[in-house]
Amino acid sequence: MNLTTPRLRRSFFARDPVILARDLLGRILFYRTTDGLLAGRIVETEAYTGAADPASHAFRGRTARNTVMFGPAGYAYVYFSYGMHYCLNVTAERRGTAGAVLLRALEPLAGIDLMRAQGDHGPEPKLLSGPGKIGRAFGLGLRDNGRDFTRGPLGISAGTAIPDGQVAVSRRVGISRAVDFPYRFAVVGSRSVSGSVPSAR
DNA sequence: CCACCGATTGCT
DNA sequence: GCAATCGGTGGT
Repeated sequence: MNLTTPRLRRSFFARDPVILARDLLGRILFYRTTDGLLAGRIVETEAYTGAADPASHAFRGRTARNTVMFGPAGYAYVYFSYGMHYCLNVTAERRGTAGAVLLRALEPLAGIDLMRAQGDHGPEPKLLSGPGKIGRAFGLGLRDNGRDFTRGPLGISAGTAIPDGQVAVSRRVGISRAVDFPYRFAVVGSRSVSGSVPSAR
């Protein structure tokens, strides 16, 4: 497993969320908990911008919930979804400009038994195939909102970038506005993505 | 204060 | 196809 690759720095995250979402594929999300190490390879992401994106939580400006989306890049934006799921985003852009990338699916790399202990008993490749499943397997909650990915127990390491030929771009999942924005990115051929993915670009 | 609704998931 | 489940958001 590629946990030995360098941790990504602030400058990596401080870009347009659409560019960042594409470049986060192949990177490694890790979380050093008191029970052990959890890690997964990022295989599916979605970009959410600000005032130009009606599907974004930041579309109508800053609120108590979305404040970290307006802060500096490289922080965790965790939101509570449908009364039962916690979904994890990585903030983008710089302070004052809203933007984030939703982590939609990972390939399990480490701590698989700990992930299963959180309640999912499906096949291993699908343990982290959805934003709510990542939140559950990693034990995330609102207390994790605002964590710094560049420092501390929750982080992202470089892993291995994915070449353009293996990246599929498509419409975002589960939204009711701006449904045509091509802001979803996935690694072609991964068995851990959520739903279906079109062929490469 | 109240009513509506959603960046989801899993079961029927 | 749809219920579960509840805080965020916006309007009254």
